[in-house]
Amino acid sequence: MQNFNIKELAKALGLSTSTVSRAFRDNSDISKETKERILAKAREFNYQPNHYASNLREQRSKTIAVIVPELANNFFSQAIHGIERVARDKGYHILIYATEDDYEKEVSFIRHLHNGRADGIIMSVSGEANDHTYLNELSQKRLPLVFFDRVYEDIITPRVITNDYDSSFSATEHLIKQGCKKIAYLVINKNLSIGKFRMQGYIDALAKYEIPFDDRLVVDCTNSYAKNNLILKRLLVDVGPDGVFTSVERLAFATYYACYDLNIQIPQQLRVIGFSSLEIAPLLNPSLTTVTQPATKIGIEAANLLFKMLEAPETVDPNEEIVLNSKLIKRRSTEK
Amino acid sequence: MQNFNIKELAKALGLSTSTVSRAFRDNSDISKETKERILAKAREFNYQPNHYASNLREQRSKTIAVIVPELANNFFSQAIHGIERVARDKGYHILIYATEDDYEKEVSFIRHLHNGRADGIIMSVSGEANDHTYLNELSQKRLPLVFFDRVYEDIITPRVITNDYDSSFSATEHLIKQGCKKIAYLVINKNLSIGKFRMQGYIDALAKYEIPFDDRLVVDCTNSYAKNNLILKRLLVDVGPDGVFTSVERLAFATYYACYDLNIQIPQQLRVIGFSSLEIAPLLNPSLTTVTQPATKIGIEAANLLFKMLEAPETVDPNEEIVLNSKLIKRRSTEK
DNA sequence: TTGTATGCGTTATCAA
DNA sequence: TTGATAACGCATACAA
Repeated sequence: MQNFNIKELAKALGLSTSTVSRAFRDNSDISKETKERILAKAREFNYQPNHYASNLREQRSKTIAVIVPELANNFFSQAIHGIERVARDKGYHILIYATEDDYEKEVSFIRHLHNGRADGIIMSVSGEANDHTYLNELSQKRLPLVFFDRVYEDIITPRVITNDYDSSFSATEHLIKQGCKKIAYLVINKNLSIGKFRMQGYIDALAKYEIPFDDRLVVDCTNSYAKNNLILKRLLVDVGPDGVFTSVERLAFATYYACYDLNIQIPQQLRVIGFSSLEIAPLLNPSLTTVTQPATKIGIEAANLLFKMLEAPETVDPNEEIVLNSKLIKRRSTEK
Repeated sequence: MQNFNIKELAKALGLSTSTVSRAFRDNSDISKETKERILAKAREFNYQPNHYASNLREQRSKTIAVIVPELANNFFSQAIHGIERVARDKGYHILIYATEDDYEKEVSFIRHLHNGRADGIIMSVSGEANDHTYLNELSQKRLPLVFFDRVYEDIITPRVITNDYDSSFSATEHLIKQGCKKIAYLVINKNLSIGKFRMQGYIDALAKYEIPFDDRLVVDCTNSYAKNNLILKRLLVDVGPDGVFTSVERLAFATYYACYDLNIQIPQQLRVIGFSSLEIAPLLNPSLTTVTQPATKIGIEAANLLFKMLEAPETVDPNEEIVLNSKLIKRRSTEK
C-alpha cells in the first residue's frame, strides 16, 4: 500500500491538504494554476488519492459486484464483458464472484457484500434453493440489485432477461417442422424460473402440434460431465428420441459426445438444438442450431439499469423488466 | 451503504466499540460469552464491519486485481476461474479488468491500482508497446505483481508460463511428420515475448527437418475477425500452405472459416493445429488438434504465487518462474 | 477482560 | 481562493 499521502504532497507543495484534495475533485473552487501545479507534483510522486479513505469519507465505493454461477461459460463471460465495458466508462470497478451453482456460496457472497464493499450487485442466480429471504435483506438496506438471465421470481428487483418462452416455443416448433415426433428436453434445474419458462415453451409447442407430452423425455441433468454422459446415453438408448432441445449450452455438447459414443448420426437420426452463446457453433460437427442470446447486450443493459438505480433510484420501477430477443439460428444439426 | 455501524451495535449491547471490534478479530482477547453475545446481536442486525474503514485502518484491502486482455476467451476465463477459487479460499476478493489488448487501458488500470485498492496484481499483458516503465513504478512501491502466460521480458517479477518453445516445436514437428512442407505460422503480435518463444519453436523445428524458412508464411494477424478472414484467404490462395499452426485459439477458428469459404478440405488439403483451451475441440468439424495449456492450473499457480508474495515476500525470488506443460492433443485436423 | 483515546487518508464545512 | 478542523467506521496501544 502506498506510503505517500495527501499530507506529504501538501507539504511538498507548501499547501494545505484541503487545497490538494480540491485539485482532484472537479466541482470545487480552486485556481487553475494551483490545480495544475498540484497535479504536476502528484504525477511526479505518482500520487493517487487513497481509494479506501475516499470511499470511507464519501460513503460509496464506485464498485459493483457481479455474481455468476460459472465463469468458464460463453454466455457469462460475454455478459461480464458487457458489464465491464459499461462500468469502465462510468469509472466503476467490478468485483467478480463465481457461485459454481452453489447456493451456500451465493448467500455468503451476498452477505459479505453488505459491508459497503460494493454499491450495487448484478447477479445471475444459482437457483438451488427456495429460501431467498436473504435477498430481501438487500432491498431493506437499499443495496441496488439487478438480475440477469437467471432470476428468482419471488424477489422484486429490476431484471434483464430474454424472451425464453417464445424462443423455446420456436425452437421446439422448428424441430417439429423438421420431422421430429419424440423431442427430448434437457434441463439442469427444473425449478429455476428460467427453466420453467423455457420448458413451458416446449410444452406448448408440443400441444400446438398435438404431440403428446411424455415426461420420460424431460431430463434433469447435473453439473457433472460424467453423470450427464450416462444420463444422456440411457435416454438415447432406452427412450430413443428423434430430437433434442437443450436449455443450456453445455447439454448440447454433452449430447454431441453421447451421440459420438453411441455412433448416432446428427441430424439424420437425431436433431439437436440448444440455447448457446458459442461463437463457433458453425464450426461444430455438425454445425449446431442455436437459440443465441445477446449475451454482451444483456450485460450492457443490466449494467445500465444498475447505474440508473445508483444515479436516480426514483426513476427505476422495481418491477422493471427488460426483455431482449434471442435469435434462432438454423444450422446443420437440425436439417432434414 | 449501511447506516448501522459498530457504535450502534456497541450501544445496543451496552459495550464499548473496542470490545465489539474484538469479537470480529480472531487473535484479540475477549471472553467467549461476550464474543458470542456480540456475534449473535450482529447477526440479528445483519451487521458487518465496514470494509473500507477496516482496510483504511489495517492498510490492506484483501483484494487482488486481475488484468487480462480479453474476457470472452476460454483460456482467460478458465484462468480467472482458477484465481477466483484460490482467492476465495484465502478470503480475498478479485477485481477484474479487461484491456481489450489496448495498451492505454493497461497503463490506466495499473496506475489506478496504485491507490491502495488492491494488495496485488495478477496480469497477462496486452503487449502492444515497448514502454513498460510504468510497471517499474509498481516494483518501487512494492505492490506485488505476478505475470501469467503473456509477460514482458524486461520486467522482473514472478511469472507463471507454459513451455511455449517446446510446445511449438512439437506442434510444428507433428505437422511435418504428417507430411506438411509449407507450414504457415499465424500470430497476433510478433513482438510479444510469448509470440517470440512460440515462433522460435516453429523456426527451429523447420530447421531440424531442413525445411527452408519462408517469411511469407509467417502472418501477423489482427484483432478484427473481418480483416483476419481476408488476410487468411489471401494466404491460402496466394501462398498455398499445406499446414497451419496458430499461436492463438482465435486464429484457428479463423482458419476454419476461411477454409469453409474457399472450400478447402481440412485435413486433406490443409492440416491445422493451434494453441487452444477450447473444451469442445473434439466437437469441431474436423476435430481440432490442439496445444492445450492447463489454464485453470495456471490461474491457481499464479494466485498461489501472489499470496506467497503477500504473506512472505522474502521467500519469493523476483525471478521466480513457474513453467507448466501444455499438452499436444492430436485430433482429426492434422490426420494424414 | 473491557474501555478510552487516537489515527488510518480523505473530503466537507466553515472561517479567513 | 485557500486553510483549519471535524468526521467517515474501525482497530490498536494503552490504561483500567
